[in-house]
Amino acid sequence: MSKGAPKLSDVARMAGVSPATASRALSTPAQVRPETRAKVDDAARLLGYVPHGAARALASQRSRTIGAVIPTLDNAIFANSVNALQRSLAESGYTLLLGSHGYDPAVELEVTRALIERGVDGIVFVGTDHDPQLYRMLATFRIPYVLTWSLDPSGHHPCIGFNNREAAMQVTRFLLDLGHRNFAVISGLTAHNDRARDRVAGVRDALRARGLDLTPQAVIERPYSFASGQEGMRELLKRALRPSAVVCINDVLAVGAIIECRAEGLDIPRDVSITGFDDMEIAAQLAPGLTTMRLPTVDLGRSAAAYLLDRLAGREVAPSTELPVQLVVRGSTAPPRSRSAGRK
Amino acid sequence: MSKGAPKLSDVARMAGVSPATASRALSTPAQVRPETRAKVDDAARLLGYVPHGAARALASQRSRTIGAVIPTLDNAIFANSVNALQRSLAESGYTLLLGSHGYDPAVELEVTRALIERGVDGIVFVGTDHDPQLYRMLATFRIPYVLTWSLDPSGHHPCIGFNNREAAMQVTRFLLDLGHRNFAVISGLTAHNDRARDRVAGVRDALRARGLDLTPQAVIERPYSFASGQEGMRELLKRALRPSAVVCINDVLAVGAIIECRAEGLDIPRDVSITGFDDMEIAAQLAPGLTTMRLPTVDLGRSAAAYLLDRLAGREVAPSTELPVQLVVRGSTAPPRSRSAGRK
DNA sequence: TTGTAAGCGTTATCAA
DNA sequence: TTGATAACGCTTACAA
Repeated sequence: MSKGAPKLSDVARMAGVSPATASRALSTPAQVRPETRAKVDDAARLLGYVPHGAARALASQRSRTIGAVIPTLDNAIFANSVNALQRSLAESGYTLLLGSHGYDPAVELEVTRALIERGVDGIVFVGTDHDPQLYRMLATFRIPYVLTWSLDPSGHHPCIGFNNREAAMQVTRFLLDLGHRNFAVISGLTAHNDRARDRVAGVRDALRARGLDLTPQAVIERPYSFASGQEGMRELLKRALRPSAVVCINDVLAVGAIIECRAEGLDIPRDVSITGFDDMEIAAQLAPGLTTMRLPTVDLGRSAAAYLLDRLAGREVAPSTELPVQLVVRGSTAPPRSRSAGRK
Repeated sequence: MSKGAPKLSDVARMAGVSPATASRALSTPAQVRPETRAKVDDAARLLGYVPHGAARALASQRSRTIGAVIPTLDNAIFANSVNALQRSLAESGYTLLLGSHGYDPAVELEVTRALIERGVDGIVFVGTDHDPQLYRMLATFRIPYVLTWSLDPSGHHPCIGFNNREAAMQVTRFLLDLGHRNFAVISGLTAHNDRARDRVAGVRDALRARGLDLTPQAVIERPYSFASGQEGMRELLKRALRPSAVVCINDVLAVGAIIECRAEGLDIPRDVSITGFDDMEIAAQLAPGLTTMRLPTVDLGRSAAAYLLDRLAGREVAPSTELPVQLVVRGSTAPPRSRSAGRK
């Protein structure tokens, strides 16, 4: 019963070998004779040896730790991909260090600094909107990183994500093809959020391509929440010209909008069509079903892990990967028959 | 432009002091003359110095890092409290190391080992169901920890949580008082999940206290998901004697159950009453509104952080804290008037 | 294949 | 108040 945690030298002594050999037996088993390896393994097990990560990191200059800097875990959709990321990393013996910033660039910088200080071997970020200082820090410390959810238009940064603009255009074209002409958008806050901006821009561009305008008043911006979706919809329903199609930038907002319509006794889609984004689980369950863009969030987490692990292992990596999105059509989203039906 | 990250000795040289002084100036400013402190601070800022966490941890035997071991981030409700935990820790200069185990005790042990290896100063766990080996490991390495979400019946472990059994009893008594007599439960998987077990037990106990039985067939167990709630409800609706009250152990299951009822054209609560647990955001928005137990999940995260930080700072701490829950009544959950209306 | 020994970048002890 | 100097526990040349 010696006090304190057993260290490598304890294991070595018990196995009758030098600390160096014990280290090799545990870290690079191939470099050690099977018999000695067995002795060391036994001793380690008997003592309940757990390597001291800080010492190991100091000596080897690697921490087997990856950082993730995300806006918030409150959004189920981020939680989902962070979950996938964490599980992928764990499979390769890596641990996830988590930081969130609540959409505040200053906090993001601070959080990133904290992760670097903890010696993360690599960092996963969300989106492309970041303080230039952040990129400078990453360069100074030579930290591999990858941006996720979006594609970097500048091409300067490795990224794994979706073409949010194109995806939004796709939804919009789908609605246009159904005959909708009167659009509104319910968006998350676009400040420091390129995903939301790109999606709104996608709707606008798709409309413009058909000679339609998306006026600023037709875009409602609110923090992500069911309540926001409801408020946004309420706002839209007050207007003289009620939109026939409401493109929500996110399923949470869409569900909120649907709830508000129901509360107002409106029929979906006869009175108004609503689409979402992300394909959260609830989108599939809702009656009449929510038409939405499916984003492979689990793939996203896994790919981000794979990218960093490959880089750390010195393997070849693609500098940028676009993940496919898919329009999931559920329920009918046809517009009213008569063109004037949109009027109150 | 020297290559690589600047180190303490670089800062010291630039400031014209010894590394020891530079260290003190940065870590314990009070022990250093204001002028020297200023010199060191300036040098550090100029060089963009970021302390090397591993070296610091090795020398000081503290990592300023807290681990969290959770079942999954897929459940919005865990994501929520982890978010709060992370933010509270960040405020005190601590970083969160995250591990999830998908309700597998073996994985949980492994994940915990990984966190200890990373040198976490403390660990937050969920629930009381853990491998005895896990507690042994914590003792060996003298790691402060706290169990959350539940209260430890043995009183051996520090915990911050809810009385899940009593909370479930409260919901059940509420339904009993409304006149319900025919109950069913839709639960999450109870293996390795004391929260789910306690809640089911609470329903059973409350019924028994009024001379009613909750038969094993009246309890449906499924993984947490909207789809599970639907399936569970479908299953219950097939039965000869349809329950008038369905107690769901979680809002996600409850929403699924509601969706299924709607799809079947059933009226809530005329045909069947449904209650949830957790008070997720969507519960408030749904029409006719979900009656549920509100759990202070943000408080939970914050309290867990406070507990560990207090312990690490050598401050006094309460060994166990029960957080209050609150029944939130929404919509009418009255039973059918006639006792026979429950029949198909 | 194994052992020796020199770090890795801090903090902490002890003198000055 | 400051400066040497010895840890902290491990990895990794280099030698044997």
